[in-house]
Amino acid sequence: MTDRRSPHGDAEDLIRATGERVTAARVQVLSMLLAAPRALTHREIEDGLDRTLRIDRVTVYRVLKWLTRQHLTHKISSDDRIWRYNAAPSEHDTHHAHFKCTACGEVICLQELSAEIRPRLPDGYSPEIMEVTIKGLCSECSPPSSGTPRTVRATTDSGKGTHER
Amino acid sequence: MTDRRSPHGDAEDLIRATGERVTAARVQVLSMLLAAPRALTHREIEDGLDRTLRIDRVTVYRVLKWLTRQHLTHKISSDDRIWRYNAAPSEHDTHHAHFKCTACGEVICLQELSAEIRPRLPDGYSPEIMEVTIKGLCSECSPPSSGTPRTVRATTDSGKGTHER
DNA sequence: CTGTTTCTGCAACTCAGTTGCATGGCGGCG
DNA sequence: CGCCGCCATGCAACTGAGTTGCAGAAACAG
Repeated sequence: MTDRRSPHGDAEDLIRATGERVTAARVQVLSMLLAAPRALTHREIEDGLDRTLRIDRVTVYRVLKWLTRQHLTHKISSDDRIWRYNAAPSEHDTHHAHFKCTACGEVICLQELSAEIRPRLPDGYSPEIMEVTIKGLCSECSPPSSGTPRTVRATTDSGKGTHER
Repeated sequence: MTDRRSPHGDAEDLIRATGERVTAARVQVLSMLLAAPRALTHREIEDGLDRTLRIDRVTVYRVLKWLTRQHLTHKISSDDRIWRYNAAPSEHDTHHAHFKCTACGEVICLQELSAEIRPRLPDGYSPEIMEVTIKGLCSECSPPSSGTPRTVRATTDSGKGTHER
Protein backbone atom coordinates (compact mmCIF):
# COMPACT_ATOMS: atom_id res chain seq x y z
CA MET A 1 0.00 0.00 0.00
CA THR A 2 2.69 2.40 1.01
CA ASP A 3 5.01 1.98 -1.93
CA ARG A 4 7.45 4.87 -1.89
CA ARG A 5 8.60 5.03 -5.49
CA SER A 6 9.57 8.71 -5.43
CA PRO A 7 10.16 11.21 -2.67
CA HIS A 8 6.85 12.84 -3.52
CA GLY A 9 5.03 9.58 -4.06
CA ASP A 10 3.32 9.47 -0.70
CA ALA A 11 2.21 13.06 -0.91
CA GLU A 12 0.85 12.60 -4.38
CA ASP A 13 -1.10 9.53 -3.38
CA LEU A 14 -2.60 11.26 -0.39
CA ILE A 15 -3.67 14.21 -2.47
CA ARG A 16 -5.09 12.04 -5.24
CA ALA A 17 -7.06 10.12 -2.64
CA THR A 18 -9.01 13.25 -1.78
CA GLY A 19 -10.51 13.23 -5.26
CA GLU A 20 -9.47 16.83 -5.82
CA ARG A 21 -6.84 18.22 -8.14
CA VAL A 22 -3.25 17.12 -7.91
CA THR A 23 -1.04 20.14 -8.46
CA ALA A 24 2.69 20.72 -8.15
CA ALA A 25 2.27 23.16 -5.31
CA ARG A 26 0.16 20.76 -3.27
CA VAL A 27 2.53 17.85 -3.80
CA GLN A 28 5.59 19.93 -2.99
CA VAL A 29 4.20 21.39 0.20
CA LEU A 30 2.74 18.16 1.49
CA SER A 31 5.82 16.07 0.84
CA MET A 32 7.89 18.68 2.57
CA LEU A 33 5.65 18.47 5.61
CA LEU A 34 5.67 14.69 5.53
CA ALA A 35 9.45 14.70 5.56
CA ALA A 36 9.83 17.27 8.34
CA PRO A 37 10.65 16.07 11.85
CA ARG A 38 8.75 19.03 13.29
CA ALA A 39 6.05 21.54 12.46
CA LEU A 40 6.97 24.08 9.79
CA THR A 41 6.05 27.71 9.36
CA HIS A 42 4.84 29.20 6.12
CA ARG A 43 8.18 30.93 5.84
CA GLU A 44 10.17 27.72 6.24
CA ILE A 45 8.05 26.01 3.64
CA GLU A 46 8.36 28.86 1.19
CA ASP A 47 12.12 28.98 1.63
CA GLY A 48 12.43 25.25 1.24
CA LEU A 49 10.51 25.02 -2.01
CA ASP A 50 12.15 24.22 -5.29
CA ARG A 51 12.86 27.69 -6.68
CA THR A 52 12.59 26.56 -10.26
CA LEU A 53 8.88 25.94 -9.78
CA ARG A 54 8.23 29.61 -9.01
CA ILE A 55 5.53 28.93 -6.44
CA ASP A 56 4.07 32.10 -5.02
CA ARG A 57 3.79 32.78 -1.29
CA VAL A 58 0.06 33.28 -1.61
CA THR A 59 -0.24 29.88 -3.22
CA VAL A 60 1.57 28.36 -0.28
CA TYR A 61 -0.93 29.97 2.07
CA ARG A 62 -3.79 28.64 0.01
CA VAL A 63 -2.29 25.17 -0.26
CA LEU A 64 -1.81 25.04 3.49
CA LYS A 65 -5.39 26.07 4.08
CA TRP A 66 -6.55 23.45 1.58
CA LEU A 67 -4.41 20.70 3.11
CA THR A 68 -5.79 21.54 6.52
CA ARG A 69 -9.34 21.41 5.21
CA GLN A 70 -8.60 18.00 3.76
CA HIS A 71 -7.22 16.87 7.13
CA LEU A 72 -3.90 16.06 5.55
CA THR A 73 -2.17 18.56 7.80
CA HIS A 74 -3.06 20.38 10.94
CA LYS A 75 -2.36 23.90 12.00
CA ILE A 76 -0.70 24.76 15.30
CA SER A 77 -1.01 28.22 16.75
CA SER A 78 1.71 29.47 18.97
CA ASP A 79 2.50 32.52 21.07
CA ASP A 80 4.67 34.07 18.39
CA ARG A 81 1.64 34.69 16.17
CA ILE A 82 2.96 32.34 13.53
CA TRP A 83 1.14 29.23 12.47
CA ARG A 84 2.99 26.02 12.04
CA TYR A 85 1.86 23.04 10.05
CA ASN A 86 2.35 19.37 10.55
CA ALA A 87 1.33 16.43 8.42
CA ALA A 88 -1.68 15.13 10.34
CA PRO A 89 -0.55 12.17 12.41
CA SER A 90 -3.84 10.81 13.66
CA GLU A 91 -7.40 11.19 12.53
CA HIS A 92 -9.36 13.08 15.08
CA ASP A 93 -6.83 14.42 17.51
CA THR A 94 -9.27 15.56 20.15
CA HIS A 95 -6.58 16.11 22.67
CA HIS A 96 -3.08 15.76 21.46
CA ALA A 97 -0.31 17.94 22.77
CA HIS A 98 2.43 20.12 21.35
CA PHE A 99 5.85 21.00 22.61
CA LYS A 100 7.42 24.36 21.92
CA CYS A 101 11.03 25.21 22.60
CA THR A 102 11.23 28.64 24.19
CA ALA A 103 14.73 29.16 22.85
CA CYS A 104 14.66 28.22 19.18
CA GLY A 105 10.91 28.17 18.62
CA GLU A 106 10.79 24.59 17.40
CA VAL A 107 7.38 22.97 17.65
CA ILE A 108 6.73 19.24 17.62
CA CYS A 109 3.68 17.09 18.17
CA LEU A 110 3.46 14.84 21.20
CA GLN A 111 1.47 11.70 21.54
CA GLU A 112 -1.88 11.31 23.19
CA LEU A 113 -2.13 12.50 26.75
CA SER A 114 -2.46 9.87 29.41
CA ALA A 115 -4.44 11.72 32.04
CA GLU A 116 -7.95 12.96 31.56
CA ILE A 117 -7.92 16.58 32.53
CA ARG A 118 -11.23 18.18 33.26
CA PRO A 119 -10.93 21.66 34.65
CA ARG A 120 -14.22 22.90 36.05
CA LEU A 121 -15.96 25.28 33.70
CA PRO A 122 -18.45 27.96 34.72
CA ASP A 123 -22.15 27.10 34.30
CA GLY A 124 -23.34 27.07 30.73
CA TYR A 125 -19.91 26.60 29.24
CA SER A 126 -19.49 23.54 27.06
CA PRO A 127 -16.05 22.18 26.21
CA GLU A 128 -15.30 20.70 22.81
CA ILE A 129 -11.60 20.28 22.31
CA MET A 130 -8.60 20.78 24.49
CA GLU A 131 -5.22 22.01 23.45
CA VAL A 132 -2.13 21.42 25.50
CA THR A 133 1.21 23.07 24.89
CA ILE A 134 4.28 22.23 26.88
CA LYS A 135 6.98 24.85 26.78
CA GLY A 136 10.57 24.23 27.62
CA LEU A 137 13.83 23.47 25.91
CA CYS A 138 14.36 21.03 23.09
CA SER A 139 17.31 18.68 23.01
CA GLU A 140 19.37 21.10 20.93
CA CYS A 141 18.82 24.02 23.28
CA SER A 142 19.17 22.21 26.60
CA PRO A 143 22.12 23.40 28.74
CA PRO A 144 23.95 20.04 29.24
CA SER A 145 25.05 19.82 25.61
CA SER A 146 27.27 22.23 23.68
CA GLY A 147 26.18 25.47 25.29
CA THR A 148 24.99 27.80 22.58
CA PRO A 149 21.40 27.24 21.54
CA ARG A 150 20.66 27.08 17.86
CA THR A 151 19.14 29.60 15.47
CA VAL A 152 17.04 31.42 18.10
CA ARG A 153 14.19 32.94 16.19
CA ALA A 154 13.06 35.99 18.11
CA THR A 155 9.98 34.97 20.03
CA THR A 156 8.52 38.51 19.99
CA ASP A 157 9.16 38.78 23.71
CA SER A 158 6.31 36.51 24.57
CA GLY A 159 7.43 35.79 28.06
CA LYS A 160 4.68 34.32 30.10
CA GLY A 161 6.06 32.15 32.78
CA THR A 162 9.63 33.25 32.43
CA HIS A 163 10.74 36.50 33.98
CA GLU A 164 11.56 38.98 31.29
CA ARG A 165 13.49 42.22 31.15
CA MET B 1 -3.81 48.37 52.61
CA THR B 2 -6.50 47.63 50.08
CA ASP B 3 -8.79 50.60 50.65
CA ARG B 4 -10.98 51.05 47.63
CA ARG B 5 -11.63 54.77 47.66
CA SER B 6 -12.07 55.21 43.91
CA PRO B 7 -12.72 52.84 41.00
CA HIS B 8 -9.06 53.13 40.12
CA GLY B 9 -7.82 52.87 43.70
CA ASP B 10 -6.82 49.25 43.52
CA ALA B 11 -5.00 49.69 40.26
CA GLU B 12 -3.17 52.74 41.51
CA ASP B 13 -2.04 50.96 44.66
CA LEU B 14 -0.82 47.96 42.75
CA ILE B 15 1.18 50.14 40.40
CA ARG B 16 2.60 52.27 43.19
CA ALA B 17 3.66 49.10 44.97
CA THR B 18 5.99 48.25 42.12
CA GLY B 19 8.06 51.32 42.98
CA GLU B 20 7.86 52.57 39.41
CA ARG B 21 6.00 55.51 37.99
CA VAL B 22 2.29 55.90 38.40
CA THR B 23 0.86 57.26 35.20
CA ALA B 24 -2.67 57.83 33.94
CA ALA B 25 -2.27 55.28 31.17
CA ARG B 26 -1.09 52.55 33.51
CA VAL B 27 -3.85 53.19 36.02
CA GLN B 28 -6.54 53.31 33.34
CA VAL B 29 -5.47 50.11 31.64
CA LEU B 30 -4.94 48.13 34.81
CA SER B 31 -8.20 49.13 36.41
CA MET B 32 -9.98 48.23 33.22
CA LEU B 33 -8.41 44.79 33.31
CA LEU B 34 -9.19 44.36 36.99
CA ALA B 35 -12.84 45.13 36.33
CA ALA B 36 -13.17 42.88 33.29
CA PRO B 37 -14.83 39.47 33.71
CA ARG B 38 -12.67 38.09 30.93
CA ALA B 39 -9.41 38.65 29.12
CA LEU B 40 -9.31 41.75 26.95
CA THR B 41 -7.58 42.45 23.66
CA HIS B 42 -5.54 45.54 22.96
CA ARG B 43 -8.36 46.72 20.75
CA GLU B 44 -10.98 46.33 23.43
CA ILE B 45 -8.84 48.18 25.91
CA GLU B 46 -8.12 50.99 23.50
CA ASP B 47 -11.79 51.36 22.66
CA GLY B 48 -12.80 51.34 26.29
CA LEU B 49 -10.41 54.05 27.39
CA ASP B 50 -11.57 57.48 28.45
CA ARG B 51 -11.32 59.43 25.18
CA THR B 52 -10.63 62.70 26.95
CA LEU B 53 -7.27 61.36 28.11
CA ARG B 54 -6.06 60.96 24.53
CA ILE B 55 -4.04 57.81 25.20
CA ASP B 56 -2.25 56.54 22.11
CA ARG B 57 -2.48 52.95 20.90
CA VAL B 58 1.26 52.55 21.12
CA THR B 59 1.13 53.61 24.74
CA VAL B 60 -1.43 50.95 25.41
CA TYR B 61 0.88 48.36 23.88
CA ARG B 62 3.73 49.57 26.02
CA VAL B 63 1.64 49.71 29.16
CA LEU B 64 0.48 46.15 28.59
CA LYS B 65 4.03 44.98 28.12
CA TRP B 66 5.06 46.82 31.27
CA LEU B 67 2.18 45.42 33.31
CA THR B 68 3.07 41.94 32.18
CA ARG B 69 6.70 42.45 33.13
CA GLN B 70 5.55 43.57 36.56
CA HIS B 71 3.41 40.43 36.86
CA LEU B 72 0.31 42.55 37.32
CA THR B 73 -1.26 41.06 34.22
CA HIS B 74 -0.61 38.06 32.08
CA LYS B 75 -0.74 37.64 28.38
CA ILE B 76 -2.77 34.92 26.70
CA SER B 77 -2.04 33.89 23.16
CA SER B 78 -4.81 32.47 21.08
CA ASP B 79 -5.31 30.99 17.64
CA ASP B 80 -6.62 34.24 16.20
CA ARG B 81 -3.16 35.81 16.50
CA ILE B 82 -4.44 38.36 18.99
CA TRP B 83 -3.12 38.61 22.51
CA ARG B 84 -5.50 38.99 25.37
CA TYR B 85 -4.64 40.30 28.78
CA ASN B 86 -5.94 39.44 32.18
CA ALA B 87 -5.18 40.91 35.57
CA ALA B 88 -2.89 38.26 37.04
CA PRO B 89 -4.95 36.10 39.38
CA SER B 90 -2.24 34.07 41.04
CA GLU B 91 1.47 34.51 41.43
CA HIS B 92 3.30 31.93 39.43
CA ASP B 93 0.66 30.16 37.45
CA THR B 94 2.74 27.27 36.29
CA HIS B 95 -0.19 25.47 34.86
CA HIS B 96 -3.43 27.30 34.80
CA ALA B 97 -5.87 26.88 31.99
CA HIS B 98 -7.82 29.10 29.62
CA PHE B 99 -11.14 28.71 27.95
CA LYS B 100 -11.86 30.13 24.54
CA CYS B 101 -15.30 30.34 22.96
CA THR B 102 -15.08 29.27 19.33
CA ALA B 103 -18.12 31.37 18.46
CA CYS B 104 -17.58 34.80 20.00
CA GLY B 105 -13.89 34.54 20.77
CA GLU B 106 -14.27 35.25 24.48
CA VAL B 107 -11.35 34.09 26.60
CA ILE B 108 -11.48 33.50 30.33
CA CYS B 109 -9.09 32.06 32.88
CA LEU B 110 -9.87 28.80 34.57
CA GLN B 111 -8.66 27.66 37.92
CA GLU B 112 -5.80 25.36 38.65
CA LEU B 113 -5.89 22.00 36.98
CA SER B 114 -6.52 19.01 39.14
CA ALA B 115 -4.67 16.31 37.29
CA GLU B 116 -0.93 16.23 36.80
CA ILE B 117 -0.38 15.66 33.13
CA ARG B 118 2.99 14.49 32.02
CA PRO B 119 3.09 13.63 28.35
CA ARG B 120 6.24 11.77 27.47
CA LEU B 121 8.79 14.00 25.81
CA PRO B 122 11.56 12.85 23.48
CA ASP B 123 14.99 12.40 25.04
CA GLY B 124 16.76 15.61 25.88
CA TYR B 125 13.62 17.71 26.00
CA SER B 126 12.98 19.52 29.26
CA PRO B 127 9.52 20.87 30.07
CA GLU B 128 9.09 24.12 31.97
CA ILE B 129 5.53 25.29 31.80
CA MET B 130 2.35 23.88 30.40
CA GLU B 131 -0.46 25.76 28.78
CA VAL B 132 -3.90 24.32 28.46
CA THR B 133 -6.68 25.81 26.39
CA ILE B 134 -10.15 24.40 26.34
CA LYS B 135 -12.21 25.39 23.34
CA GLY B 136 -15.94 25.23 23.16
CA LEU B 137 -18.94 27.46 23.63
CA CYS B 138 -19.43 30.00 26.37
CA SER B 139 -22.75 30.37 28.14
CA GLU B 140 -23.87 33.15 25.80
CA CYS B 141 -23.16 31.14 22.68
CA SER B 142 -24.45 27.76 23.81
CA PRO B 143 -27.40 26.40 21.76
CA PRO B 144 -29.93 25.82 24.62
CA SER B 145 -30.46 29.52 25.29
CA SER B 146 -31.74 32.18 22.89
CA GLY B 147 -30.35 30.79 19.66
CA THR B 148 -28.25 33.50 18.06
CA PRO B 149 -24.71 33.70 19.41
CA ARG B 150 -23.38 37.10 20.30
CA THR B 151 -21.02 39.44 18.52
CA VAL B 152 -19.09 36.71 16.66
CA ARG B 153 -15.69 38.16 15.97
CA ALA B 154 -14.29 36.42 12.92
CA THR B 155 -11.89 33.79 14.13
CA THR B 156 -9.78 33.90 10.96
CA ASP B 157 -10.97 30.44 9.97
CA SER B 158 -8.95 28.75 12.65
CA GLY B 159 -10.72 25.45 12.52
CA LYS B 160 -8.58 22.79 14.06
CA GLY B 161 -10.67 20.05 15.54
CA THR B 162 -13.89 21.15 13.98
CA HIS B 163 -14.66 20.18 10.44
CA GLU B 164 -14.59 23.19 8.25
CA ARG B 165 -15.79 24.04 4.79
C1' DC C 1 -8.41 18.01 -28.05
C1' DT C 2 -11.91 21.10 -26.15
C1' DG C 3 -14.52 23.08 -22.50
C1' DT C 4 -15.25 23.82 -17.69
C1' DT C 5 -13.74 24.30 -13.35
C1' DT C 6 -10.33 25.22 -10.18
C1' DC C 7 -5.57 26.92 -9.12
C1' DT C 8 -2.05 30.08 -9.46
C1' DG C 9 0.64 34.51 -9.87
C1' DC C 10 0.60 39.21 -9.15
C1' DA C 11 -0.39 43.34 -6.77
C1' DA C 12 -2.48 45.60 -3.36
C1' DC C 13 -4.38 45.37 1.06
C1' DT C 14 -5.36 44.46 6.33
C1' DC C 15 -4.21 44.43 10.86
C1' DA C 16 -1.57 43.40 15.27
C1' DG C 17 2.33 44.76 17.01
C1' DT C 18 7.01 47.44 16.90
C1' DT C 19 10.52 51.17 16.53
C1' DG C 20 12.70 55.89 16.46
C1' DC C 21 12.55 60.27 17.94
C1' DA C 22 11.22 64.55 20.03
C1' DT C 23 8.26 66.21 23.68
C1' DG C 24 6.06 66.00 28.17
C1' DG C 25 5.25 64.79 32.89
C1' DC C 26 6.51 61.98 37.21
C1' DG C 27 8.84 62.25 41.23
C1' DG C 28 13.51 62.81 43.56
C1' DC C 29 16.47 66.28 45.37
C1' DG C 30 17.72 70.49 46.84
C1' DC D 1 8.01 74.34 46.51
C1' DG D 2 10.40 74.61 42.37
C1' DC D 3 14.03 72.61 39.40
C1' DC D 4 15.82 68.90 36.74
C1' DG D 5 16.83 64.19 35.04
C1' DC D 6 14.90 60.31 33.47
C1' DC D 7 11.26 57.66 32.02
C1' DA D 8 6.82 57.52 29.61
C1' DT D 9 4.07 59.26 25.92
C1' DG D 10 2.44 60.84 21.23
C1' DC D 11 3.26 60.73 16.55
C1' DA D 12 4.56 58.75 12.31
C1' DA D 13 6.48 55.35 9.87
C1' DC D 14 7.51 50.62 9.66
C1' DT D 15 7.28 45.18 9.89
C1' DG D 16 5.61 40.85 8.77
C1' DA D 17 1.94 37.23 8.72
C1' DG D 18 -1.95 36.44 6.46
C1' DT D 19 -5.87 37.86 3.03
C1' DT D 20 -8.42 39.40 -1.21
C1' DG D 21 -9.56 40.42 -6.15
C1' DC D 22 -8.72 39.49 -10.59
C1' DA D 23 -6.98 37.79 -14.93
C1' DG D 24 -4.46 34.11 -16.98
C1' DA D 25 -2.91 29.11 -16.59
C1' DA D 26 -3.35 24.43 -15.71
C1' DA D 27 -6.05 19.97 -14.27
C1' DC D 28 -9.14 16.67 -15.70
C1' DA D 29 -13.66 14.99 -17.62
C1' DG D 30 -15.81 14.11 -21.92
